[in-house]
Amino acid sequence: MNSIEEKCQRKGVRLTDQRKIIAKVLSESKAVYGSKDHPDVDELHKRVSEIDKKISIATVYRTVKLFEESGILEKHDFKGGKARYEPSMDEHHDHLIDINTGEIIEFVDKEIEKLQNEVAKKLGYKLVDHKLELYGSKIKKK
Amino acid sequence: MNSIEEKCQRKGVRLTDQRKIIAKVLSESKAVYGSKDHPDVDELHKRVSEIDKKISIATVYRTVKLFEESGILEKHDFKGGKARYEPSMDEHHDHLIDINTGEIIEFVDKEIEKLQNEVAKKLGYKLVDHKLELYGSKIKKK
DNA sequence: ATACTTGCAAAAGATTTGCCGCATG
DNA sequence: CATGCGGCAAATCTTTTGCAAGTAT
Repeated sequence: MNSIEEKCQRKGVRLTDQRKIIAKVLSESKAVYGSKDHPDVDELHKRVSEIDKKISIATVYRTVKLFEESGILEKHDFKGGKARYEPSMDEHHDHLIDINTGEIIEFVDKEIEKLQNEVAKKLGYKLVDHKLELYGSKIKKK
Repeated sequence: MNSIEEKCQRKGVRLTDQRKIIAKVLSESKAVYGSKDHPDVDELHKRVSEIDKKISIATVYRTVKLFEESGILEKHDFKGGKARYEPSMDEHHDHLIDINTGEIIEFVDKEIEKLQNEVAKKLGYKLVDHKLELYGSKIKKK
């Protein structure tokens, strides 16, 4: 069973037919490249359309915005102009983006997180949010 | 004397009248809020217009793009939709953005940089670029 | 009945481009 | 002369919105 739907219920977000389909597509986005693929709205709409051609792209936009505001989705502004989305995870993580393929690898580094907090505090700020993106190219083994 | 102009010469970027003015405005952007203010294209155009009303916003767009491709400017996609620019610095730095005022504080943390390289290598990637943004709110002293 | 949703098309905001005259080497 | 540059307006791209009809409570 799809945990995005569960979260909607918990947050009091009404689950219409189209939202159910969008939630389903988002849930399945997890395994496309081995890890998640963080689709943009256009790509989402394409996948959603294969299930129900009647769903408009405006609805997809409205739904991802709604889900994001409810904390169900996370929005990322990686290079490339279009926003990309992923279902919110329990544990925070950052991203390494393959500059050649666009593929995304997720990682966690407690040490870096700790240092970020220290840096912010040193500057007189309370850390509210952060974004760490690494851009790299695959090391080919000879 | 304005070091952006120097860089243009070194890189073989022709310095027209309008580019000179844009370079000047960019150089002066350094001290607006105590640190740099990372203006967006609209803001740049506004400041440039005070010097020469004839300069079109298209020229500003073309110029920042040209400067960026020449390594003279750095483009940032912070939250808020519009790209913001700052003159390239010799030493790399990251940004802490005040979520209440939009003010930007620059910082460097060698330790974090080192860990980023290690993370990338561990994942099988060569680190080409990275982006670290901290979002925080000022700690008020009692 | 009332309040929320959706599809469609139009609008809006940011950025790019075609065209054509102008400047520069 | 030949190439590059700049102004203007039109075009593009992503995202939002107004409206009228449909749905759920």
